[in-house]
Amino acid sequence: MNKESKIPAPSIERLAYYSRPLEALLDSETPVISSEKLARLCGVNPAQVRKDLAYFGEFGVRGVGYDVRDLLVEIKKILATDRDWTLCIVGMGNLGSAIAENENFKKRGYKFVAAFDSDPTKIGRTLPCGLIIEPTSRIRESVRDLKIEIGVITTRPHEAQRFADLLMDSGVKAILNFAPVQIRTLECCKIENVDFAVKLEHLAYHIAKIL
Amino acid sequence: MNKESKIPAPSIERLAYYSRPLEALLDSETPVISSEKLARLCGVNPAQVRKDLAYFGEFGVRGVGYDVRDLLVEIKKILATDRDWTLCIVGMGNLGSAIAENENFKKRGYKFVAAFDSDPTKIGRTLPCGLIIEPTSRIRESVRDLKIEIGVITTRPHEAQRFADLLMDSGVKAILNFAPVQIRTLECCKIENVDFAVKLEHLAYHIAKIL
DNA sequence: GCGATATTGTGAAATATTGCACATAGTTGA
DNA sequence: TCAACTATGTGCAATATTTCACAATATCGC
Ligand SMILES: NC(=O)c1ccc[n+]([C@@H]2O[C@H](COP(=O)([O-])OP(=O)(O)OC[C@H]3O[C@@H](n4cnc5c(N)ncnc54)[C@H](O)[C@@H]3O)[C@@H](O)[C@H]2O)c1
Ligand SMILES: NC(=O)c1ccc[n+]([C@@H]2O[C@H](COP(=O)([O-])OP(=O)(O)OC[C@H]3O[C@@H](n4cnc5c(N)ncnc54)[C@H](O)[C@@H]3O)[C@@H](O)[C@H]2O)c1
Repeated sequence: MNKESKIPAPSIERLAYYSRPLEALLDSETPVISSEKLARLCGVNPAQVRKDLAYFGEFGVRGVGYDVRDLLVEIKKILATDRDWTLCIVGMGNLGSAIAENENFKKRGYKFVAAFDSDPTKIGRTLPCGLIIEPTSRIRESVRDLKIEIGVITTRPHEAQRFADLLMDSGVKAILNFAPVQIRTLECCKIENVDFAVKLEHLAYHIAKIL
Repeated sequence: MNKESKIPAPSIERLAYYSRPLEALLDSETPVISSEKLARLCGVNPAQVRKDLAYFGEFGVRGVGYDVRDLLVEIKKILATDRDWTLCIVGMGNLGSAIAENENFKKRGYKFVAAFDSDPTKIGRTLPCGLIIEPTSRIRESVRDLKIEIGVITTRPHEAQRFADLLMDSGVKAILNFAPVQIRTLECCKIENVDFAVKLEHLAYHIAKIL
């Protein structure tokens, strides 16, 4: 469609990876970095770094490199992480709680403003981060009232689709799903899946070959 | 190099995805499935399913489809998940504990046999799954004695490299890293990273475009 | 001011991955 | 036995992504 829609998805993901060492460099007051050094820090090819950035503008200075602070600001602008996002989490088991408690998300502007579970014994409990676990029946009005934009699903797999449907219908724009099932989504909602077991299986495949 | 090394990494990951609905189909006693139906369940192209499988053999029957049970067995053989794997986990914070407790991993043959932390107040504590948290100084001998093959890192980011080095040096064959840092590895050790925040940033990028 | 040096931005080549389209082969029913 | 049907396996074309290689442009020392 438009120009931006032709940007490779892997490039977008790499931008996020680039921002990690940049934050460290900013802390250590390194003013400038070359694509070569940044590439080495991220384990990619230097031309890749330049090309990824070039999709969005000319952020470097030829013969010099990239200003660390400026580049980080630009990347955050591109990824839309220069603003806060409002999230909720459905399924307050071990994983859901770990995510809700995680400081890194808060630091990066991901604000969890509601937590839901269908287990009656969990409802009403206060998490260390201050959130109170609500019944899943309150998802619809919470999403509306708190203007929740992203939903995180950490329920049992068999409930995942149901809550995804409910979240989408309530108006969330995106879902991050940790349940190991394929979620059917509507056009208006972007979904990303995280499945640790797939990564483990990938590792198993490779090391079994060697043995 | 050899034939297998030319198999695309995405194909390997998809095999793991295919196994999820296959397990459900096996439970519901569906004897046979076509590449078209399996593809729809996984949200991919049917030709992709056939091609991915064809890298490893001819598992289907023309005009019929794939026998669900046989296919699942074959995929598990390929991914080397038809056997048990011995794992340890370093960093028993919220995320580390959630992973150690997770039933799915155990069910799939990933056995956590040791848990380590450097926080003295955590050492000696018994987890619900029965593991006792040990000091990180015991990593080397535990990996050797328990023949641990895969290490999972869920420490603070700044400690991740140190423990990765220690795990590799102790003889683990693979590392699954959850700390948001680039880990430098040796040739003999395969690494996979899981970074939830990257996924969130990807979502943020897409939904910010729409708004 | 100018040559030597560094490093970006980018077109074009190389490589990797996906999807099409159809020959191939098994099944079913007459 | 054979025709009609179904769905796999696969060569090849299409697409996507990565990497190369170099012109463009900035800096530095003299
Ligand atoms: N923990 C992990 O490491 C991990 C890794 C990958 C995927 N996942 C997936 O994330 C999801 C949540 O995992 P988790 O580890 O947080 O699971 P968990 O068992 O801690 O809790 C998951 C949910 O199930 C409910 N639940 C758990 N036990 C229950 C019981 N006895 N009765 C009624 N309800 C109960 C909880 O209320 C919670 O909402 C699952 O789909 C899991 O497959 C988890
Ligand atoms: N929890 C998540 O959702 C999540 C998501 C993505 C990545 N991660 C990463 O995984 C790693 C672990 O995350 P977590 O949520 O389990 O972190 P956590 O804060 O629960 O614990 C992490 C580790 O730090 C130690 N620790 C924590 N607080 C401490 C303190 N006050 N004093 C001394 N030691 C302390 C713990 O002993 C533990 O080993 C981090 O690198 C984090 O960035 C976590």
